[in-house]
Amino acid sequence: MKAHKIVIVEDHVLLSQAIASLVNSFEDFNVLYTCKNGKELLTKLKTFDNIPEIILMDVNMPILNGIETTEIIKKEYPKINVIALSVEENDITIIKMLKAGAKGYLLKDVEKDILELALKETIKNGYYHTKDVSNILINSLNDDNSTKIQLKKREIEFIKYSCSELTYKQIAEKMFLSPKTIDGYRDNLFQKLNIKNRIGLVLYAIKNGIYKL
Amino acid sequence: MKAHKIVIVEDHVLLSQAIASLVNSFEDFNVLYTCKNGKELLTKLKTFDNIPEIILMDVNMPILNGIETTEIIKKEYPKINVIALSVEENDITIIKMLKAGAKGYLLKDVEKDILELALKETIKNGYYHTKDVSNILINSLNDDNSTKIQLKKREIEFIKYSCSELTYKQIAEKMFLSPKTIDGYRDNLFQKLNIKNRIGLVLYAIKNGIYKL
DNA sequence: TTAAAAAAGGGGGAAAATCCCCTATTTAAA
DNA sequence: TTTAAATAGGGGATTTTCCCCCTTTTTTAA
Repeated sequence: MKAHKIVIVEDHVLLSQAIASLVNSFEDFNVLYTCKNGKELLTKLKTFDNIPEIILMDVNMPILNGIETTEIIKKEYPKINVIALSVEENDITIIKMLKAGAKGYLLKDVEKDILELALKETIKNGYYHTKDVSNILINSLNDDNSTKIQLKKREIEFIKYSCSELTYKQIAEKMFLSPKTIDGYRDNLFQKLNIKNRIGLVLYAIKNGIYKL
Repeated sequence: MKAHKIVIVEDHVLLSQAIASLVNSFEDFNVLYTCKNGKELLTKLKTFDNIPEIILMDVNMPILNGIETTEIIKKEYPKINVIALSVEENDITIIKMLKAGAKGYLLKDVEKDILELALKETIKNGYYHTKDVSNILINSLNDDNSTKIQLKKREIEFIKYSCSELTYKQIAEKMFLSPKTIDGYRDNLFQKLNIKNRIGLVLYAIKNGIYKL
């Protein structure tokens, strides 16, 4: 029986090689190669004829992150199944990843047996979800929180600037707006995100990946 | 030839098992067991007679972190060599870990060959350092930045509260201090840490692990 | 195509944060 | 034991933040 072909995308090389070693130890699975980020993955997919059946993809990566990469993969290689592999327990990130087309989402604190199961199930059924992730999905469909809070481009730009030592006056200058307009953005966001002050905004931005440390 | 005995401490189970798989694939090395945090490690060391030669230790872990755990290990099991394994590139963290007694510090984005080399060198010489870490060490000895910024207990407490939506007045209440004292703490920290406002303080706290998201 | 909603811009005033100056205990170190 | 930090508190001025209210322009949808 021919082993199923896996590719791993993960920015920390040691982890990526360690996961490769683990996957190679499973029966019927074989790691073709590993990549440091989405860009490297796309290059390698174009270069090599050997197309993987499953891509194990980290979510937080430099250059081209898991969500963006998965979207591209789904368009250009719709037959490849992407399984997300992340430490990120943030609901919004998980939902974004699944919307992008991931067929599974594994937290990095699962047992290796779960990884093996996820690989097998994905080959067999085309998808696999742990209970945790299923629950998040169900909750997110009920509360429409995940879809409700839609931030505008200009708001996101403002939030990013807010995660710095700039005063609002300075942010206004950077964005070519009057300080009073900036006041409006802020007040609006405070209400929308249910926060009390700029600290809350910074924490929100970091937790939701708008601002990266 | 008997294989050298390794123990892995890492909060993300899948990564810990993946690294175990990798280490087991090296000649002359064998993973005894893996632990989810420092507390579990200490329990297992007491329970099992089989004492490892090297502990591969993650730095950021819940319950008992890598730095605290390493300090305890150095006291109770001085013969065990600890190698830190982390994504954390923060100078202060690295120095803290080495001060705690780690014999090496590997970033998680090194090649697996480097891990193997680090294990071999540590068995042979009792230590191993990559160039990156050596450079950080040298710089830290020249600039006395790393040692200079010593935060006091009460300051750290204040910083943690600052990473919330509480006003300074509310923080003062929580800490049973006058708002004016809080003013002093803040002004002092701003100067000491070379930051301009509370946002800077929050970012500093997060980057230096004082406040965990 | 027209009404409604969203986005962009702004004003006034109160509250909070920031800055710069200062003093008195208490504790730790030389 | 004396000196130096660390801890706690303060006055007063300035800036920034925050809150509530408003208008104009641009999109979106009926």
